[in-house]
Amino acid sequence: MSIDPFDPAGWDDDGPAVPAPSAPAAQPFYLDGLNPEQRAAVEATDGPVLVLAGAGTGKTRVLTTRIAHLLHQNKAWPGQILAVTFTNKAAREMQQRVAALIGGVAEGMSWLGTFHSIAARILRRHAELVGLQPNFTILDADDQIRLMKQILAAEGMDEKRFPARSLATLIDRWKNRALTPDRLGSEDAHSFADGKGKQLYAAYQERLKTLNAADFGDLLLHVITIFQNHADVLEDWQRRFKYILVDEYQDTNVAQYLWLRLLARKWRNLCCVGDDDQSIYGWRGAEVGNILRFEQDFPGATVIRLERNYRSTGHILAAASGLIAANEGRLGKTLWTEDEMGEKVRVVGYWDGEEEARATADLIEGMRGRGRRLSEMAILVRAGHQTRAFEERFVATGLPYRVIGGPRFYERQEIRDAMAYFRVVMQPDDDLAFERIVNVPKRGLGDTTVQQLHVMARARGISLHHAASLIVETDELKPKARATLRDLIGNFARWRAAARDLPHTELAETVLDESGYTAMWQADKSAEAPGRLDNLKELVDAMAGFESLSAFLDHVALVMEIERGDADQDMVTLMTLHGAKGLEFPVVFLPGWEEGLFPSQRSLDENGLSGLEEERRLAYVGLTRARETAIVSHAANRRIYNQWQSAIPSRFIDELPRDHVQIEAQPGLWGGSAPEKPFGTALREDTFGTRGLSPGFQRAAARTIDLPVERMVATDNTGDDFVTGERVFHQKFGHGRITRIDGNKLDITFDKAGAKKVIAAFVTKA
DNA sequence: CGTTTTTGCCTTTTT
DNA sequence: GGCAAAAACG
Repeated sequence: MSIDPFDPAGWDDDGPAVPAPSAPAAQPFYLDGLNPEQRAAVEATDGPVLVLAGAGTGKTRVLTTRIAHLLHQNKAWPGQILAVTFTNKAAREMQQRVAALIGGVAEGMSWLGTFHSIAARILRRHAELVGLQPNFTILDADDQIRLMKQILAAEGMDEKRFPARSLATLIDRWKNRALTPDRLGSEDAHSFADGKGKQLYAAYQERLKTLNAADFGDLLLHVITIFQNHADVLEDWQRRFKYILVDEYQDTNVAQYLWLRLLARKWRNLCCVGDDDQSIYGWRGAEVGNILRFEQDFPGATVIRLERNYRSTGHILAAASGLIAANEGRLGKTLWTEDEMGEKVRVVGYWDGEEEARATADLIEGMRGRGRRLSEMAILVRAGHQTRAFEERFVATGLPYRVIGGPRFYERQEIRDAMAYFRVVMQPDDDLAFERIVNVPKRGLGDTTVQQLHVMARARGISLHHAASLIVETDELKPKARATLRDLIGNFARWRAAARDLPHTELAETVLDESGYTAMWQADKSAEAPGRLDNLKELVDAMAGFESLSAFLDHVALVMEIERGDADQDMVTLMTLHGAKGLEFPVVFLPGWEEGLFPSQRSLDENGLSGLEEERRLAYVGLTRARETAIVSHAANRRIYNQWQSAIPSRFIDELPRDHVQIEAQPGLWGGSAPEKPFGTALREDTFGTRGLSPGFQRAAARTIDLPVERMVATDNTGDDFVTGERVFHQKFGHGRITRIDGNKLDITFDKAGAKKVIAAFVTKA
């Protein structure tokens, strides 16, 4: 069976606002094989719909089938469907699956993408309404920080006391909540740097405007501002998007929520799919409240629960369900499967991280020997750096592996440099880019010269590039610097002119050549240089797939990764739990389930109970990635910053329902410790034996003396609080003085043994 | 002005 | 133990 051909004219963005009358078919093929709930979710086309889709219940299938259904029923043209996802990965997958379902018609789905990429497209069309030009630059996190530093410096603030990072985080948070500087509440306005928060935010926005740039948060926020202030523009977009679909609704923040609500107000055909139990982006401003409140926000909404799991076997599903049940404030779902019970979740304890890596590699090899493919196995970690121990082991044993989400292509120095050149060509006022490359390669335009440019730019309120073009006509610079700068400005002018008729890939090559950038790496004798040249070539190759240089710049800013063709090789996958959302593997390893690591101490400290619950959802996401085998592990000792720290098993291990878990103690290691809690007693003081103290650690110990005492509270085994500076006694190390308290870990300078890191429970007050 | 050495901070997760 | 920024050096 095939779909009726659609009129290509309707695929265009500017297709008819009202689709042709519908001609329903009897039983379209794409509905085959859907369960009743899935089918209901597909067929409930009109009005607000919330699909609560548990892990592995066919969420993406529902979304893609729904799109096929809307098109097949002639409810809308492809260009009238807005489908937003949270990640590029999800967008790509949906695009592919829609195409697989309905063929070429899917190419007309031009409004399928991430929140940010779609917002950027809308913003380009109305940039002038918020004081930007249509060719504005999208700044990434790195640019953002650098800009923030300049602002803090300009305000004469101490970078040590008020780090640019913190301000950036704060402003991001405001933007996630759709707060422009003028909308900040008085509490927020004073929350940074002695009440200067609001002022700094305003200064930052002002600066962005002169740079003709927008950061990630602005993409959404500016669109909201435009929608709120220009009814006609809003009306236009509302009319266009007859049907709106949202993936991972639980991850939306306030700004995204407002954005959706504005767009959906006319037709009210908003279908949100999500799972409150998989909300793991709270730290980035996601509001679980959005999904919990859906029915109030959109009265008359249809709510459909998908609870039949098609992914995992019984024990795994039960273990995950049991774990997540410990969270409060859930919408509640009861996942079930017709699959067999299968294997229990295995919980293994190891002596240290190294053994964990070694044993995991052995398990992987064993399974491979029994016919499993490596690509069927994944190791999911809490934090990116945890992959390292495994990588080292895999390299040593020659086990093929791939790390997803490691250092990214666009973050490499040479790529950022090249991009900076392109940015200045497209957008001369992009000071951040200009500053990055004025002296790369070295051309004798150092700090002194750049400072002069800054002075002039600030005095006249113009960009560095503009200032440079003026200053070369004066005598303010030394003749040499002036000539070099004039050359550079001249080059940019020429490249800009060439951009009009030269294909953009050729332009890119010209720029990299004539600027001397390629030559710089060719002359470089270091080991990385050839790789960098390869990367530059790859960058230019990647550009070929885009219509124009500006389209490419947008892509890089928004997608930030380059398609790699190594997907077909048989390798073990290593990635973070966050990165694994939406994926599944027959075999999943979940290492590092230890208190402090997972749940992450920082998350607990900063967000208390809600932080813990988010960590628990992360654990739930991890478990539910597994189809047949899930192996949780924890190590009693781990080396962090080159010192040994001991840890107790994660509370999440205790929360796994006993009936669905198989605890495997390491034979011989512990002389037969109790299998229910293999390492509850593993807190042994000799794990802190840091004989040769590294310089770094000595420095660390030395500089902690004058730390503030407040909120640095740890508790010993009797429940007493410690304070820095207090005298304590340790069984092995003797008497000493506390220099620093971090959670339950103490830095102590012992009278005899020197500086050590010790867990509070091992010392008593002297 | 550019290179080498020392220091600080670090490890949550990402559009 | 590693990386980026600051500081010290040539």
